[in-house]
Amino acid sequence: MNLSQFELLCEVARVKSFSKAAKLHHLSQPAVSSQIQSIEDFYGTRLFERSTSGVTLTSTGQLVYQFAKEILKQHDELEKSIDHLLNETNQKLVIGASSAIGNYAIPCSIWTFKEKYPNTQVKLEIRNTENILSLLEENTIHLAMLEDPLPEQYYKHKFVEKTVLHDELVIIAPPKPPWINMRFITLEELKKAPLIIREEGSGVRCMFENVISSHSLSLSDFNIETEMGSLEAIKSTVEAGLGLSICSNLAIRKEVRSGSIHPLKIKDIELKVDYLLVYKDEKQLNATARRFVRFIAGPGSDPFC
Amino acid sequence: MNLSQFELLCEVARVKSFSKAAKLHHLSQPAVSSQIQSIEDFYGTRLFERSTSGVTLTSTGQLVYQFAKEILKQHDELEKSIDHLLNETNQKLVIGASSAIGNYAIPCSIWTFKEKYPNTQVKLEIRNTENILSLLEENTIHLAMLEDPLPEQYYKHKFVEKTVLHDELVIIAPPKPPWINMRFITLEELKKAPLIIREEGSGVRCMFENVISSHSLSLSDFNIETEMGSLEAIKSTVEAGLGLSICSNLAIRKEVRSGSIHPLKIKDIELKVDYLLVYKDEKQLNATARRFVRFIAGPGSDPFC
DNA sequence: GACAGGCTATAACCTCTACTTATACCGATA
DNA sequence: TATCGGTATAAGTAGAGGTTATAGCCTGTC
Repeated sequence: MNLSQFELLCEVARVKSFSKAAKLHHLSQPAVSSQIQSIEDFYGTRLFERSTSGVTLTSTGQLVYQFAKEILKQHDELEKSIDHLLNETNQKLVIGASSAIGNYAIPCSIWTFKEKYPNTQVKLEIRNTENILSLLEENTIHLAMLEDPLPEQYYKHKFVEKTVLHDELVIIAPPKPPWINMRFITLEELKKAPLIIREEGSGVRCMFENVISSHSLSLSDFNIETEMGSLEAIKSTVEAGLGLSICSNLAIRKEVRSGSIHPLKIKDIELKVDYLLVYKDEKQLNATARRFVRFIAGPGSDPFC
Repeated sequence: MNLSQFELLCEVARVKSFSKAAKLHHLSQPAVSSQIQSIEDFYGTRLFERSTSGVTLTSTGQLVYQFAKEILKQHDELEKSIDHLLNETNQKLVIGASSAIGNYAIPCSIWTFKEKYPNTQVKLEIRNTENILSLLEENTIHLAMLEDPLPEQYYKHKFVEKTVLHDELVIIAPPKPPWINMRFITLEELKKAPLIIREEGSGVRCMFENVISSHSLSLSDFNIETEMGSLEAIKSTVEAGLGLSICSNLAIRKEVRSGSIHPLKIKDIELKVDYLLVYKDEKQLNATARRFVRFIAGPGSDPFC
């Protein structure tokens, strides 16, 4: 038996459904089914009555549920106590991140992390990819979150990389004709449209250059209106209707919901981005950094929602 | 984190050594090293100071140790509480076993099992392999422990088989010349020696027949002194110096220690036996039977020592 | 000081667990 | 009866956790 099984069991007991619990834990429904089954095998007895409208605890199930909650609570206390034992150096964590993830994904997960480990002090540095990597190199930051892949010249450093998030780049446009009626834009159309891009050294710019170069194009084939050093500035410019740009889905969730920016996919081109957690060496990490790695990249965690 | 990791941590803390804890848990030393490491990664901090003379808890380690003990205690209580909730049918378990394992291995493990689940009623039927399988077929027993492989005609029943124990058959001889000076016996020597064998239907007899038939021999090529229906009877006969016999290592541990029986290996022949836990269908097992399956065949268990 | 023997760490390999997706199945409701 | 919301099962895959073999490190002994 492991603690995450207890967590799952509690979740299932709470929402009375395997599939709902599956969603909440970012698992597939069969995974939950089989986890619960293996818990039942472990105790040798059925813990949930299944029906087509969900599941309910049996009397033994209720017993296990009570104890599970209790055990999890105790383990939480343990983690908090460890927190208090750690010295100051161990409680400081500096994370570097590139624009999209640093502004739009990390803050929420830092929030959740600090809820769990209230004694830690987390500092966040937002720079472009190259800058972040130098900071990592000179040990100014402990961890970095960047777009996959890293620029070639950094491979020699043998950083540890862990994929933590899948995302997609999209073209962002003002929410008016002709864009508002389209869901896709062709590369030809994009070449003619006024384009705003990030400064050199930006991860997103680099990705975009890679993609177009695989279609034998370079930035000079496009109608580059401006280069800008800030994502917020770009978004404002696009919102004002002055051009199109390209950025991560993550960064525009709010604007898309409110309707102030219209996202477009490029026809027949996939612009998947994976975000990486990057660090120099597991062994050099302090306690809080290790915890953060587990928190972000550990199995079953998905703190970016 | 899972409970067995807590158990391991407690054991290590208690004996102050990875290798000793490894032995106690029937693991290899590297397995313990890596388990402890992954616990340390989980909490993000070192829990043991390593030295060449063993390991000691760090202050964080002591904290975790205290909580681990507490959590394990609580889980024990949970198991006991479940025990009390089970109805009578669920608390009864009838195990059938063939001679060697039934007499010499199972009793000890039943003892340990009942210590953990005091409310259960375990009954043990000792018969030869064929009899046990009929009992299993007609649902008189819940579980069977038998030699691998089962007689061919039983394959059609699609019993569930789990290997639980590796053992070896040996030739047993009286502790006197010429045997006492030998560690190996050739097949030729064995063919000439007075041999006592089990009755038809015995698993050991069947195994022996299989082995010699792969050397193009049958029982009629041997000098069969007697057939006997009981292992104890055979052992007494061998002790009395009236012949050799063949039986499982398990069954003669006591006699070998006390020197009243001398074991011999057959030269160039491996007589490994695997013992199986056999049952009809996971789903038909009651709670106690399932627990016993986990207890005997679950990962990390080795209740036969 | 060199060496043997206790201990832990690391590497290479293998097996089995726990995911995934796709699909079957089952009962309630329209 | 068909559909929808739920769980179970199957087949395939990646990773955790085990194994053995071996290295490296300290201590006690000669």
